[in-house]
Amino acid sequence: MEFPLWLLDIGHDVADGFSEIRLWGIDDQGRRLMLVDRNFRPYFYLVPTDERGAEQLTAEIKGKRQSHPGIADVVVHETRFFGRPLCVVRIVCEEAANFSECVESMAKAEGVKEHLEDDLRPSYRYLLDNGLEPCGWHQVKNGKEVSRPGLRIDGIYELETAPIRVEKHIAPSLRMLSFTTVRLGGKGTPKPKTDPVVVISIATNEGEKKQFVTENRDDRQIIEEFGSYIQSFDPDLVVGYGSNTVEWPYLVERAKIHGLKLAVGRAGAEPHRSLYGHISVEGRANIDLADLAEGMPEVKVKTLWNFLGFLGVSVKEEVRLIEDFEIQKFWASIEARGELLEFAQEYASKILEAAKATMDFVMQLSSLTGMPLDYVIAAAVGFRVDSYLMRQAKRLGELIPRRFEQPYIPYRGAIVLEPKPGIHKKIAVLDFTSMYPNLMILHNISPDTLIQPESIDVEYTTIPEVGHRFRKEPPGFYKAVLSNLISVREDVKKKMAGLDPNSTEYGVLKEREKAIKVITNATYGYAGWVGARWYVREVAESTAALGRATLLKVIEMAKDMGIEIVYGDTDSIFVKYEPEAVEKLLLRTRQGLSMDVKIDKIYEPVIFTEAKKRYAGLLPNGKLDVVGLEAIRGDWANIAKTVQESVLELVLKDRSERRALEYVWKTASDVRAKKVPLREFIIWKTLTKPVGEYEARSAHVEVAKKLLSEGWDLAVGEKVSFVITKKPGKLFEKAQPYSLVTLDDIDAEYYVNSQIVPAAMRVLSVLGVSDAQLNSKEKLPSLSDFA
DNA sequence: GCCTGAATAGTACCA
DNA sequence: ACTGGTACTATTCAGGCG
Repeated sequence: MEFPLWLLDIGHDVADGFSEIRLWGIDDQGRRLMLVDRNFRPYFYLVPTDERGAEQLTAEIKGKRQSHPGIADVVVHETRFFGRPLCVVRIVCEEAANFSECVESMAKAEGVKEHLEDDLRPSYRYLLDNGLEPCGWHQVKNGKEVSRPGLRIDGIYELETAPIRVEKHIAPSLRMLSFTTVRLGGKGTPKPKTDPVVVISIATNEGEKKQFVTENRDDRQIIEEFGSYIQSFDPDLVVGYGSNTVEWPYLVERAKIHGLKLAVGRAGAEPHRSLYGHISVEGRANIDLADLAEGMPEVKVKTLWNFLGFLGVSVKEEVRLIEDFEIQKFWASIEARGELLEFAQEYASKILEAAKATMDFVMQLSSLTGMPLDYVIAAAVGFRVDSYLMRQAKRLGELIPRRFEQPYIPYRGAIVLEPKPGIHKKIAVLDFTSMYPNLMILHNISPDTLIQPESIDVEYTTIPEVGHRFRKEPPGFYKAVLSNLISVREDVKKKMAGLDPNSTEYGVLKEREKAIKVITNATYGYAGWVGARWYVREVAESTAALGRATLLKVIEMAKDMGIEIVYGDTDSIFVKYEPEAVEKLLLRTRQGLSMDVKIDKIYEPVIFTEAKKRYAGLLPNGKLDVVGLEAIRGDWANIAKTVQESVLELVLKDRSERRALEYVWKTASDVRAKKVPLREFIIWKTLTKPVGEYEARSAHVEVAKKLLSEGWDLAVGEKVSFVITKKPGKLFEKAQPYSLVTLDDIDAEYYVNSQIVPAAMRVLSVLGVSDAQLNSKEKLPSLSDFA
């Protein structure tokens, strides 16, 4: 039988003694299918020593075949490695089960210099070799229908040949289920050993909302019901917020305690931990949106509510946010419990909405990088690029290097100009589009074009300052990959231009374009990451050096043309906006440097302090754009951030330092008079290592210790919230979890003197306001006359 | 032992 | 768990003083 298939999940397993690849997907009729391919044989490569050669090594291995029983085939393979032709030996194994043993024994064999591509998982190997694309469409040929009892699936097919990819990016309609749990602890974070799950809330994209609640702390039944519900609804996507770290491990352990099997996979498997710390649910995509929020720097504290705020998803006003430390209190009384249940239900519904708002992008990222949907969301940027490059290496006939420990040697990065402090009007920000990727393309900067000092054979480019040399021809790996990314992105943009912006296809293409951009822009950083498969320090170092040279040249040109420069950072310069002169500069730069520059934005006024990387300006639409300053930092109290933002608005829009000052005074007096709610004083800081490893004592660490001792779980990477109280002593002694204090405990003087005033003065001091002026209202009559 | 300025630790930002 | 460049606060350290 022949039919199209959209690929959702891929797995590898051994059934009836046969190693099999399982593809899970959906056809054009909406049938959920499992395809089984038993023809897969894992393999890897041996690089022979120079003396030995591939032919001889092959012959030797074949001769000693009896001593390597797991080997199905040994063949000489002509390929390339880091751009150079290389003749290697491909060792094909009988079974995936004894693959690693096979690798180990062969790697030690005589005449073997290196072993390659043995570090790919079978399912990934299969995707790669057959050009399959997760979240992409394929044509299945010669599928033979078979039956296996007990599977939640509309059909099972055995494959003779792998499906063939077809270009199409619109996903079928997927069944989505979101869920959350309420766990009832004794003291601190609930522990699965002793504390039950009391509520499991579910929402589906077919409009169903459901809640499993236990009245008596016995969660056996609700866990069973949850499992059955999943099986009967049979979702393609199971979405949670924190589900990889909290809900799934918790539910699995609770189930185990009751002797239950949480068989939620499509072939009856339990959720299990997989790559990148994520949890796999067989045949479905298990998505933890907290992983996605992790990669969004705009979302400072990674709560679902903040994530929703960033996505523009609204929350029911009447539903009160209930935090972990309040759960017991809410559970205890009958009325409050109703509120808790309502909250849990809303939480599940909002997870679903967040998923709807973000899944198109994640699917595009998945199809672009070749990582299965559930992996790509959990994987760090470096691994996404890695995966993308591995696919490209396959396309270009290159072997995939292994990842190995190597020394880290830092190198010089970008240039940042001294800003001219003060307020400037009409400033244009000119920046190079995709500067690093384009420099890499322009100068053919790549791991395989780098010339070793001893061998100079061809035409090359010498990089200024650092002296590294790169072959001009042929195009290197990075050049090939990056030009491809850029041209595909252009194609996508062109296609979008001819479409209705409200159409599904337009939306999909927009997300695809975003995904391409993310990967393109991450490539330079990837090149300088020691964990990268294609890590070569000289590549990153040279790119940065070219970036510096490029920026310096534009600065030179601008100066020659008499254009005033007020600031610049890495790939941008901020210049006085005189349209004709600036247009001319753009033109000259494009011609002179073969790099595209454009006006990124215009600040009607912009204010700089003496510090680099910190400024704020007004855009033509009147929007305040704050960069680097406290107002946008996650580790300042809200009250200080709001004050700074207002000061900026008053100074830039109203041009009134007087009103700005008055605003600061008013706020300070409100703070002292306890007229400001407690939450405005909360400060958040990330715990970057285990509490025991800190050398200095600091507020967030002391608070973390306290919470830990009270039984609360705090993982490295989490943000700790605290407020500064009137307790005497050092700051770290004054800090308390905000859940334990009231407004009366707040140290108003700290917030005024160390939060509000510094944040306000950061801006006001540029305009000549002194601390003394800010502190004493009387001495300020003349300031109001701002001409 | 107290005070002060310099050095260090720690965090979050920009591009 | 993509890079280097940067600002900034609070703690800690080192040295002067008495």
